[in-house]
Amino acid sequence: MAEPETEHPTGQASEPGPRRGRPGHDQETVLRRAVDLFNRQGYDATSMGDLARELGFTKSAIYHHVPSKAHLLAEALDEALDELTAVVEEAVTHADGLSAEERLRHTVRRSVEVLVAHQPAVTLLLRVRGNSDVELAAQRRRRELDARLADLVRAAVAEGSLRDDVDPDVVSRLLFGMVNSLVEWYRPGGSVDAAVLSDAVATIAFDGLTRPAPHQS
Amino acid sequence: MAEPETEHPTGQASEPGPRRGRPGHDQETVLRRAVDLFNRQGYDATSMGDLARELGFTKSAIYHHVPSKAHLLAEALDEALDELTAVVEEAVTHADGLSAEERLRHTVRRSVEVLVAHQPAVTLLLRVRGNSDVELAAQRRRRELDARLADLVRAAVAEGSLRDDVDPDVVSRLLFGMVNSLVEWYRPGGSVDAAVLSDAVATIAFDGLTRPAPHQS
DNA sequence: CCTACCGATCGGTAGG
DNA sequence: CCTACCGATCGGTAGG
Repeated sequence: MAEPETEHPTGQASEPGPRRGRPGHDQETVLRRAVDLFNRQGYDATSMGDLARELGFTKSAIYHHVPSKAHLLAEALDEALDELTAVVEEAVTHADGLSAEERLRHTVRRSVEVLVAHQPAVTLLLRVRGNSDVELAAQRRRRELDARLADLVRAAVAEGSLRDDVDPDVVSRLLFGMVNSLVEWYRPGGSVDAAVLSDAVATIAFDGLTRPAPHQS
Repeated sequence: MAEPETEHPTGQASEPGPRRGRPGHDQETVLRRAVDLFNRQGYDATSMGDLARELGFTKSAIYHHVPSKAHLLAEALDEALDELTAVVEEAVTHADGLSAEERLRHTVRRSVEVLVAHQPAVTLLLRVRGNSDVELAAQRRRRELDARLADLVRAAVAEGSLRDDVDPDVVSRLLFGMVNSLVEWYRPGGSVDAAVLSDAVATIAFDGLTRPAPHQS
């Protein structure tokens, strides 16, 4: 009664509110550390106690910053889904005079960029199992994205740019399976440059691993 | 002292023993159902109570068949690792007169076959987070396999079969990232035939998505 | 005396 | 931001 607590009915409480508490211990910090822990140990294997230890304060103190464990997960999944949705929207709205293949190539490159820039959030998204309402909602959004990516691939096959001897849906799954596998090993600031990686993925996906023949010769 | 109990210090107890109990309720059944549940919900999110409900008997009854939850995980991870190790061994021992590229192509095809034939076990392996001794041991074995696959790719690049304009380690990660992504969607008995899939993966990986030019014309 | 279980509960720890 | 707790459930085991 005495304390002006912000209400937090599990899943709501989206207003950031004014900065408060010690600097570096705000919602963003809690979220970032939480996502890192979720990725290292798995969401279910990570307790709020683990997160508290990581942050250097008590479990209860976390609930001053965030309403629930599920809220942290939801924020991260939304981040990843919003970014990936933007990529797909680009491919559709910036259609201009571009061929389907060009739009697909652009989508692959931009997807790699998003995976690199938002690696922790995207990693979490790709591991979601549907164990809660938050996870089920994220899975639905992700399936929608996958369907639109498959449409892009089908368009590129129909236009004659991509090989038609493999089922377009299989092509789509393998292509974005390769792209998504980046989250398993790519670490920002590592030995592989992001732009170089984006090139490598596009090259391998579209042109294959086999050494190109050196001008007939 | 009086009772001749089989010992099972968490992680051992590998002897199958003679068939006993009601048919369909043996160790193999428990393991299969457990792995399915682990994949659907995640290992940590699955309780032995969940597994008991799934099997139609009580939680305690499970411990008549298996020593621990961790043992079920270990059995499945060993299945996947043994199969994948055999694939890599083949590529090395059956070297004969084969080029590195031929050995790599064979490895990719055989890997797809193993992923298809042992999808549940391999899925579990690919999701291991290192949260226990069992998981850490599996991760070590997997890293060893990845290193040997990277050696194969490097050999194919060195021999001149594969493109050298992309870092071989990146090539290796992307190639097997694509292969491994199969576990996310492939289901035995579905619309995609296993042999067709094996061809599709090899074709896309080595020759790329781009439609092959129709004889210069 | 065996197997295949059961109802109940152990000591700890989860999210809140 | 803490101490002190809650209702529930965890993996595993007791006696019968």
